[in-house]
Amino acid sequence: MPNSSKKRPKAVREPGSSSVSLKELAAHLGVSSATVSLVINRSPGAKSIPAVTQERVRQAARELNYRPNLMARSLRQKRSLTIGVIVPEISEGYAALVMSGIEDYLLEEGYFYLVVSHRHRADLIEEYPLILQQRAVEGVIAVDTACSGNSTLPTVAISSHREVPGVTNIVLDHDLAASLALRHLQELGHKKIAFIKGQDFSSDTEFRWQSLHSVAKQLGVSVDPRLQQQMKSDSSSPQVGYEVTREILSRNVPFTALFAFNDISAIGAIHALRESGHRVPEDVSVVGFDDIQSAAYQNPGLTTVHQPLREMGVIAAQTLLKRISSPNKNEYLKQIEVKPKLIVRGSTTACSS
Amino acid sequence: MPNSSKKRPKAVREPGSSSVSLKELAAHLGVSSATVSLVINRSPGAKSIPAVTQERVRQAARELNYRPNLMARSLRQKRSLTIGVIVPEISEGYAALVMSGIEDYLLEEGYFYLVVSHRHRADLIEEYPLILQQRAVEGVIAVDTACSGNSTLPTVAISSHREVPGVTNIVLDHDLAASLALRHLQELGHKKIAFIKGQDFSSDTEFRWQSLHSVAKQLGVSVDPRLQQQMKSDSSSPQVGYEVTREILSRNVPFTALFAFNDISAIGAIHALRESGHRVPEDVSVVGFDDIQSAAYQNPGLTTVHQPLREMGVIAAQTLLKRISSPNKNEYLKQIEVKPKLIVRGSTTACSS
DNA sequence: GTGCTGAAGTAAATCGATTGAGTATACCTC
DNA sequence: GAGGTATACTCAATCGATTTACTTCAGCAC
Repeated sequence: MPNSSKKRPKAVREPGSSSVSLKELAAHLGVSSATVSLVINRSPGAKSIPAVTQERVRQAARELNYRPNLMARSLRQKRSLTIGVIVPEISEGYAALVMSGIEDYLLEEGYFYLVVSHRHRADLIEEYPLILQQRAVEGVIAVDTACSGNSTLPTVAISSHREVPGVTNIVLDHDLAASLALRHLQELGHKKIAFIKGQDFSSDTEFRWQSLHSVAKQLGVSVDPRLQQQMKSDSSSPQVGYEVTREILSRNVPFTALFAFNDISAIGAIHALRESGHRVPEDVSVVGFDDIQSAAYQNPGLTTVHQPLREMGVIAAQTLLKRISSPNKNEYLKQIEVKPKLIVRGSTTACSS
Repeated sequence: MPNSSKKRPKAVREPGSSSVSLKELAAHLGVSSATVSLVINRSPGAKSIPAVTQERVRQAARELNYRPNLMARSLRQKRSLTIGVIVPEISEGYAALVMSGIEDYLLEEGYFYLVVSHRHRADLIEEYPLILQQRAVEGVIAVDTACSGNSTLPTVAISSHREVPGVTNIVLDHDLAASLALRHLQELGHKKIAFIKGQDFSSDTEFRWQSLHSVAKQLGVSVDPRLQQQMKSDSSSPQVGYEVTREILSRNVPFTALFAFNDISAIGAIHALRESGHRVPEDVSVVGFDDIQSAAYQNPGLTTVHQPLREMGVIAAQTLLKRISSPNKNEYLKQIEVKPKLIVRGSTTACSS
């Protein structure tokens, strides 16, 4: 035994204290650092090391609380076990749900992630993929963000529809979404329906709008241009929905239902409707989109098209890790489609007029 | 000139393509890598390198789109420009707001952060600080999480009150918070007030509860034990508030106001109250706590004690970075107090009985 | 022509792992 | 006893930077 009892106090460290390096551990054991590395990682090369030595190494690693320095390991192996997540902003129900799905899957697989939010600033949308790449992330998930794909990293985009080489899009079946909402309103007898269109910066806006119109035509739902209004402000508070609804109301074209771009704007719309003397749902039924947490907490509860946001996060993480670990990086799905559900709550009811 | 035109095509890369290393850049320029490093980092050692050479180096770095590998740099310098953020879960209004504050400040300073959520699992609360340390984070921000401090990293805790060596606590002035809410209800004439207490896992629960009782005594507000109920479920949906409110109602002790532990439970409480025939605010006034985004979207808007959550995130990030860059790591503030505000919305009104 | 100073760099160690190639010894086989 | 093979490791290069301690040369003074 090479170490006397004199040395013990130095060797035994309280857990969490500054860490031992592989080299120190090897010195302590009187073997080479290569041996320790092989054993710790259970590499194929460790086959030839007898069980008794292996146990000695592992025992010492436990006692000295050895934790490999992941920076050093990553540098060598070119694997950081880290991915980057790009979101418009964090404080929103939408991104938070997706992130929680991403996290769920990643942490299970031993991956961590760096988050950056660009707040719709074009320069940041450009820069962040490169900065993340420099931080050695192995892939990127872009949430509701139109990435130009100027990084060579494997990328999964949630709710983007642009076909960018190297990017897998995870999208909602918007035709189904439009159909669920419009059929619901149709069944309730609504004929005059107002629509709030999303901001241009949202990567879903155009697609959702197209689907809405084509499905409306199919179903024979009439769409009055005077009952449509697009949100412009880049804020993401219900205030924006409030404003466009007032704009629509000011045109004095009667309507009995309103289909908003998302739940946040639907909540603002309800405020505006009430303020101008319309009851919800008795006078005007309101349908939202997304099914963020607070949709259920509204009074009345918000009828909405549910996007499986958490699930989309999980799928994104799964897809990305599969691609990262695949030997053929250039082989990937261009698109994965998920299905919406209609969640009927109290904000819609039969048309009375 | 050491490189013939033949080599050019290899040297010039399109932006975003896999990166050049310092060594390649040095070879391309015909200087040593030390020189390039000194120039790129504007180190003091670069003094002796003439301006013309420096410009040549920087020019080439730009042309070849050189980006230093941060893994390698971190390994050497023992600075990762990364911190860890530990939250209970992401999908909540609370954590999302704090994170957005943290991010704001960090990204300005060139720092990134890794997020982990423990979902109140004790083993994860123990492990995560160590795992983050292994990932070379320079410090940790713990949000609403009682850290045992078993890592040696500089730590800032938001809303924790435990005095742990090495940890700076960022806390709300709970006496002021209680006073704002109780005075408001008192001024409106409420005498019979119900209280919802937070779950044990929330690090604020006991402190807030103590403050509430001591301030109630000061103000002469009576507190009926039958009008108190603690939340138990570890879910963080309004459902939990709904259940405890039904529990309180079932005791048939009349009350005209309710002060909830947080906005989420207040929202659930309002459901329960309405369901059992009480109007809000006409029959029962409700006060929440936190002022999460959806508090303002309620109908009626929720009167609540506003916690400056974003600001607390910013302060946490600031405090942590200051401590990281300070030469004396053992010198730190034990506590920083922030002030709540009362936000009066529609859920409270004068007592009618 | 010796010594000194400043300019303009460079060589090599280092951070903490991983890993392919190699070595030394023992044992077995023909 | 030559050759082969399995065991039990070790050596040293490598990842891509940073950084300390040199070196080399020119110019100048004395």
